[in-house]
Amino acid sequence: MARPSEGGKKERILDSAVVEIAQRGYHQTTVARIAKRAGVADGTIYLYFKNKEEILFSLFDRAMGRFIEEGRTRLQNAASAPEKLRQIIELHLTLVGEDRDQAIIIQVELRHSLHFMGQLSRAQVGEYLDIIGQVVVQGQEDGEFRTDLAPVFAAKAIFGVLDEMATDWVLSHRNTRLESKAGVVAEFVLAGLKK
Amino acid sequence: MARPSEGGKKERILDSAVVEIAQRGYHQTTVARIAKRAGVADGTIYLYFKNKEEILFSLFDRAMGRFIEEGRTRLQNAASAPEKLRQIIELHLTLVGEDRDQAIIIQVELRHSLHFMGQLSRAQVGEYLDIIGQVVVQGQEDGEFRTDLAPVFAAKAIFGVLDEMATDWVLSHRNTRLESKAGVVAEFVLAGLKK
DNA sequence: TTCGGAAAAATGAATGGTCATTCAGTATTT
DNA sequence: AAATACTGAATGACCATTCATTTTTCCGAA
Repeated sequence: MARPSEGGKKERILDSAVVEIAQRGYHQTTVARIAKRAGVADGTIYLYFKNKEEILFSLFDRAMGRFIEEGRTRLQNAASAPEKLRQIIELHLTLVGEDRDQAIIIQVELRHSLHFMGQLSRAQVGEYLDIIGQVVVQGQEDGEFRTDLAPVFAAKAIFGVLDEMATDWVLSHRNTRLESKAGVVAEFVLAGLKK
Repeated sequence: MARPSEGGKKERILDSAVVEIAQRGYHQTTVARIAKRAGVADGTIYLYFKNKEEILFSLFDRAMGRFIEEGRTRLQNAASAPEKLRQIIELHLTLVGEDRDQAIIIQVELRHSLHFMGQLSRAQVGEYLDIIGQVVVQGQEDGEFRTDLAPVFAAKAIFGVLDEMATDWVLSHRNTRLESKAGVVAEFVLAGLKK
């Protein structure tokens, strides 16, 4: 029968890490603090993670997984490229805006070092950009989007806008909802893409 | 009479910091290494900087200073809002693309922690965004840009695109010139803004 | 022009605090 | 009673920062 902590311990550690790291930053966060919040011993962390940095990697995986999975799902409920783009934009801002601590991790703490970012960007960020890029391709094939912009470029540009909105939201202490920006972002981006 | 190192020692320390931090990241870079590269003793660093973090702040100031100063200059040589925007875009990408080590600092290492970024963004980044925003305002007043986008939003969106191009360039190890993207960026952004 | 010594600048070895990580031992599950 | 999971005190490496000492600069007096 489901022991209460079974399998959930790793998740609990990750959840604790989000809170602690969001509050004090990765480098000020000690493994001991994460352990304490998770209600486990310091050493237990190392049964689940090779080292402290791997906790960050796991947080990234978990977050990107959601983006990609939900992104793919949403695209199936939209036909036209502009509509798909709207969906992606809304999803992106909704997911980031859902949880401020998590957003701090994604927008700030995961971008620590060149070494670290290099690894991240190759992996799932590339996949995410691909998804956006393919929507652009569709839009071009359907004759809705201009064809003088390379899809790869367009994808990065769109991501750049979304990322900036997200970072700005995290840094500003206002109490707005991030996804309220989805409308304007879509209008700006679509105007830039349309024929 | 001009002592040879007068005033130049602080600059030398900053230059060394750029190289070292770009190579190994801020947290892996020891004060001792920076000192060694600059050809001074460890303790000398503390005659010029309160602590290690202040070196990062100084690097940021130095970089942003260039952006803002040159930005203002360029705007005087351009009349129309679209032309001004082109100038800013080209300048931004040129300045970042000029020096890879410096770019690593700007795009990655300066974004270490929430605490750190919070301080940065209020200060000069805000000033930079203002400059862009004012060009948007002009474009709207001149009847060249649509008026349904808030200038503050537009400025962030434009910055987001530029920032993403810059980060992408830093992370990719390709040997392209960053400013070669200026044309497409301008076309995309202007299409998004124009009536 | 030179000298002396005070002020300023620079040095770098020593200090102290901080954690990530380990692992011998304990508890729990099968 | 073996295997598995967990514990947390101890270890050891690391490095920012300090400060007693040394070196260099400055400048007035001779």
